[in-house]
Amino acid sequence: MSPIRRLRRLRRAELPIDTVKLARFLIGKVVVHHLNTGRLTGRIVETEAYPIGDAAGHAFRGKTPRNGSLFLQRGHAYVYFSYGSSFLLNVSSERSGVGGGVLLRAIEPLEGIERMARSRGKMLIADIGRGPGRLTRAMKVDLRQDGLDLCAPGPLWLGTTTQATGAIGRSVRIGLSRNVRRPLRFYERGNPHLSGPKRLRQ
DNA sequence: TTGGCGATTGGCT
DNA sequence: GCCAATCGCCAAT
Repeated sequence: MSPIRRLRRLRRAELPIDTVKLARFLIGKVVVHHLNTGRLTGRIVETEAYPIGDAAGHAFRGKTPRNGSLFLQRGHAYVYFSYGSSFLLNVSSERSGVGGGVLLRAIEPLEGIERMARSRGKMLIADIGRGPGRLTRAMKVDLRQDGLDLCAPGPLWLGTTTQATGAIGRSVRIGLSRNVRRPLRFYERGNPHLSGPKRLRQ
């Protein structure tokens, strides 16, 4: 596969401090994970904001051993293990010491698609990065990446847009039981790699 | 020390 | 679309 040209790391100064603005900003950007054997790249097409004071957010009850990464300066990885089976990747937001984050819910695979698809049998390419747990499985992200600085030299980082970003949609978040009505999910309209019901993809 | 619950997924109807 | 599996976290005991 030919490497993507004009792809560079995002600087922290480019990331909006505000959680909701960051969630919107990240649509169309990319996540890159360098492995010994090459790199995996996914274009972010769906995010959710978990801002300050949000009862659905993991930072809501204060800092604990698990969620400490949410309180790091914006642009750090917060990874946690969910439902006994999936790892979920967030980008920390807000100022250092303030808990907030953006959940990455879906990617469009760009580089390393074949390796992402390995062990996934006949799963469609469109399904490989659809959903927060599948996203981390495709990108080979787990607890070892928790706390990494995505804006510093390192194996996991955020990159600039590689192609024009389509219209951005906004909806309620998925899978919550608290604060269910807040429209804090962002997505690229009509992208085939989105998670959630059809009505939340248009 | 314990048990209810969750930012999900995959399989089945 | 519905539901069970699965297990670490953490609030309450």
